[in-house]
Amino acid sequence: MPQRLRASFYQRSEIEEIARELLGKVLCTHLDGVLTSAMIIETEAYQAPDDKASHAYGNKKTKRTEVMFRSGGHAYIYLCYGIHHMMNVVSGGKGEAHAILIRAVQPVVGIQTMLQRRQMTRVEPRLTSGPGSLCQAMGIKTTDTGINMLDSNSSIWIEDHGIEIAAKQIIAGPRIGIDYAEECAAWPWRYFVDQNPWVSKPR
DNA sequence: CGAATGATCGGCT
DNA sequence: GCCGATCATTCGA
Repeated sequence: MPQRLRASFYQRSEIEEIARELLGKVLCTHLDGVLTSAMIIETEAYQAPDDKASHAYGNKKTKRTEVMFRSGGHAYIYLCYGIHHMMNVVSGGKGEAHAILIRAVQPVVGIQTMLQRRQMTRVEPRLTSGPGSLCQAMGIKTTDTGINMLDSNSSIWIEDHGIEIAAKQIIAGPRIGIDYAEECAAWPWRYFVDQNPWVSKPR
């Protein structure tokens, strides 16, 4: 039976473990009255305060990043390039501004709804491959930021379907689109499932 | 108050 | 494979 991830999963300090273990878990949304779910295939860890790529670098707290300082299990969603929504899983304890970006998922439930939201007619990898795309497919908006996924009646949550991704199938590499972060850009905090067609493009 | 800047995507060449 | 869209947020004046 699918089971929602509990506080003990999110509220650890080892963010790289959480990012790795999120692979194979199932992200679910119940928005606009429609249920959709998809298996997580690709993640990236952002670990403040030392990570220059994180919005909370140096523990810089603003109105936007405030959500990241909450306890693990909240959803941090923001707009990038004026168009794209990004879904992050807040982790660690309260005051630790750690977050994990979900970069790609594999559709499970509500594929027709995803196609409509993306204005597509055929199922192809770009339906949910890439952080902006998967948010659009699952109906996630910036106004959903701050949702507590630990609430049993929240509209966004993550389930464990008992799917294990073998360690040898998990590839770690540098994160995408953060060249400005200098030495942090090389840190191998991107995790994805080897050979999976839903992994987002660059590599 | 104005300007610069992205954790990107998709259409066009 | 490259280029332009597009806007919330942040920072400097």
